[in-house]
Amino acid sequence: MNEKSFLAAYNRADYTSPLLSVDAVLFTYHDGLIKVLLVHRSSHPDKGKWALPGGFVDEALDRNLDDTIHRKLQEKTGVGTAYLDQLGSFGGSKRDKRGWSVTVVYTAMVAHQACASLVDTVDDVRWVALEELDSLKLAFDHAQILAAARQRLRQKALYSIIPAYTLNERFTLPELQAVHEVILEKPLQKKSFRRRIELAELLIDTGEKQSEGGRPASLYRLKPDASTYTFVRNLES
Amino acid sequence: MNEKSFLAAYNRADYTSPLLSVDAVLFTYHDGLIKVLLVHRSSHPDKGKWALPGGFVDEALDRNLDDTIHRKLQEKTGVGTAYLDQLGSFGGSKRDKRGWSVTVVYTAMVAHQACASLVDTVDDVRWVALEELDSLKLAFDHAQILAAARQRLRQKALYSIIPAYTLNERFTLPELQAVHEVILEKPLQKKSFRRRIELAELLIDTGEKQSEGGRPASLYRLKPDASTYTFVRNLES
DNA sequence: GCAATAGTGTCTCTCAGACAATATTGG
DNA sequence: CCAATATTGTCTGAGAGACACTATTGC
Repeated sequence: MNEKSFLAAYNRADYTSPLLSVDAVLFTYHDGLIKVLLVHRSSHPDKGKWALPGGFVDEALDRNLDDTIHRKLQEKTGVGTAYLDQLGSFGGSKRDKRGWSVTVVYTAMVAHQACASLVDTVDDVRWVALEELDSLKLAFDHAQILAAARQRLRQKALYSIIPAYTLNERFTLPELQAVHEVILEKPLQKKSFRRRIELAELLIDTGEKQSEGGRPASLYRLKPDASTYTFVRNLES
Repeated sequence: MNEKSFLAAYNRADYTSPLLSVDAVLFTYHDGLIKVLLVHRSSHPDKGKWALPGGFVDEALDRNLDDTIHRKLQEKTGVGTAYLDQLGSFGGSKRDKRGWSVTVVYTAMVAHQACASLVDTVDDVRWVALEELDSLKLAFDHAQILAAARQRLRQKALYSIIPAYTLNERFTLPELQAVHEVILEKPLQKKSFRRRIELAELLIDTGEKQSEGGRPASLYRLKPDASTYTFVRNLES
């Protein structure tokens, strides 16, 4: 039998495959806290609990998994995400009551301001501070997924500038340092922090300043390839 | 409607879900080269091409994705893998001719010796040196997946001792250094390499020696938690 | 002894940690 | 000037790179 006739005879419905979904842990920084976007489930299963934004592949619309998660996040936030990267896949027979299921999970980051307008107007989507997560009922295995995402975020804060994507496009160095400090849950040395970023040449000085009650801070913008840079030496963890 | 009646009414066959497979890039070190295990496809689609070892979830046997890949690798090599970790998932409408599909890919490592007996006796499974990959016809998007796995392996060589899992349980420091050098495609300083590993206390000295034509080298064994250790400072890339 | 391989001594260099000092704004 | 915040100077220490040196084996 050649491949053509094999494919003609092949019918996907003859094989059961685990249920596949795509979810994201979308991080932002607001009011001195790292927050994640959660969606209130209005349908079964796990109705009434909070879940990560996500959904199913639309075979007509999506060419690949990145398309799926982009589409889903756009629906919930109204904007494209500044940063997106795959965290991993979680699969098993017990995680979803509908049966054996797999979810491909992304971590994403966006400026709080960018999607404030949409998120604030709907009541089934909201930003939840990491500290507040323990007090919420989470759907499926999303508590476990969030724990893995936090771990990944922490690593990124140690060896990259990626947490900057939780800020507005233009941001100050003290703001960026504050983000890293919140993620790492420890204070950092101003001098060390600035020095490593300056040396890596990851930022563009916009020339503008932003005043915060004292000396105004310079506003920077990320260089396009800043997300791919890794420091050879990590911050102490 | 409550959840119970929702689940009773729910029928997975009513929804089409992408085809889901689980594959692995299994690395080993042999004859001064890093090699990966490939399987010759005997059935459609992509019959006759070489593919990563893997397969489909068995909903009866597998509790989770790790179970699936463990089972598949055990079938092909006859042994459990020394190291296993998820690389990522690759999904899209074009990668498999049967339709929209997703594969969850793991990277794994095993000692060449451990599975030599089985692999050498079958002719549809073989070790392929990384350098030789370009000359083989690879199934699906497996060339792209292998590129991502090589990239990941390279990173691990820079910040961890994980490449040690491609060696026998007991190995010498010059052997380990050779593995890292092959992966990074550059020579390393003996002194630096030994110093960082000694400082990290990742190895147990077995007290035994292994002779290689000159002064015999000490044989070491990995400490149980060696896979979770990351150096704060990377090797230069 | 010699060749071959394993392992050490020690200097330099880079970059993070610490923390004090200086700069620039608004009142 | 003072309070508040941003930014810099500079010393210390950890650990990688370089490379010459010593050690232990078989012949």
